[in-house]
Amino acid sequence: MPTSDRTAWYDRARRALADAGYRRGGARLAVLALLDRQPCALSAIEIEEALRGDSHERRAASRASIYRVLDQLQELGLLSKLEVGQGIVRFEAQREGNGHHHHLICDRCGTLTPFTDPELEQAINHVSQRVPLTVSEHEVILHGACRNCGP
Amino acid sequence: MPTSDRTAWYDRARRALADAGYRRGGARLAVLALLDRQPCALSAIEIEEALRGDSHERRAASRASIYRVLDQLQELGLLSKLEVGQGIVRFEAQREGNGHHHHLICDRCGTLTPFTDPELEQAINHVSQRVPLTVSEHEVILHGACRNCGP
DNA sequence: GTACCTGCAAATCGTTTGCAGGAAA
DNA sequence: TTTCCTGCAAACGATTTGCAGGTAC
Repeated sequence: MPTSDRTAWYDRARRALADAGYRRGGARLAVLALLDRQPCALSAIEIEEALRGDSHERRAASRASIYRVLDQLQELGLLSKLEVGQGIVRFEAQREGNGHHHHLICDRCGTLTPFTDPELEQAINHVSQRVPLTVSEHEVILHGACRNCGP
Repeated sequence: MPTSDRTAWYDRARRALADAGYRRGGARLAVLALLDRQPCALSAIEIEEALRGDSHERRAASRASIYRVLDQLQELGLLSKLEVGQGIVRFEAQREGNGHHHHLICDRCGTLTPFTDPELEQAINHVSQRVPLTVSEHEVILHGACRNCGP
């Protein structure tokens, strides 16, 4: 992967991993770089397939390593976990500022689409302050039928 | 279960099932009545345990039947599916009007707590109209640490 | 009597874990 | 050289499915 493709998230993640005492194993960096290039959430298995088939990466990673790396990244607050559809868990880079978004899901074909909305964010910030929980993250999912699947 | 415990949801569900051509098997009615009495979402396994131990119900139901019934109810739009934590899927009665709520989840102990917020609902209604999806349902989850699990 | 409903047990599939060899520090 | 990282394969747990018998209609 060319240096120019790396984002602030990638750099932040590498630093956070180093600070946490992790070494730079091949599987870990491959997962990191792949997630850095994704516009929306991927499941562990989608990551495995992408690493196996994607020319961007030098190497694939075993399923077990992928799950381990995802765990570590989530522990460090670098990933958002998204559960939607068929009990499959998806992950995406949790970027500061303008990467933040929510999700539309088509209940017929399962397509996942990101969207953003300032009014919604504001409402969530308000309610987060009056709730009996120290809110660290939030998630909004709109279910429905997409354009292709009809009304 | 005494008649007085039944809600509008229970009656609506029975009617919808009948209209859809389903017969009234024991497992189906047991699941229906149990869900009708719940304040928040349950997983299939929690339903199985509740049916086995709960004196309200005359009979238990096999795991397979529970999954089948949950599928049917969801198909008819009578249940909301909620996925949060450990890949376990939870279901709750989708009530009209004042049963609608969202969820707080403590990422440490896994506790699920319902909450409501008018401003949030309004923001969701707005964004639902400008999005490339015919929205049928929505879901908001706030993650964080609850009072018991510290700041 | 027919078609649906149910329970059981086996199969599936995503995820986790134990272990042994290889790599980073 | 020590400790961490990785891959493999087995284990695990939630969900699904095939089948045979029972039940609603």
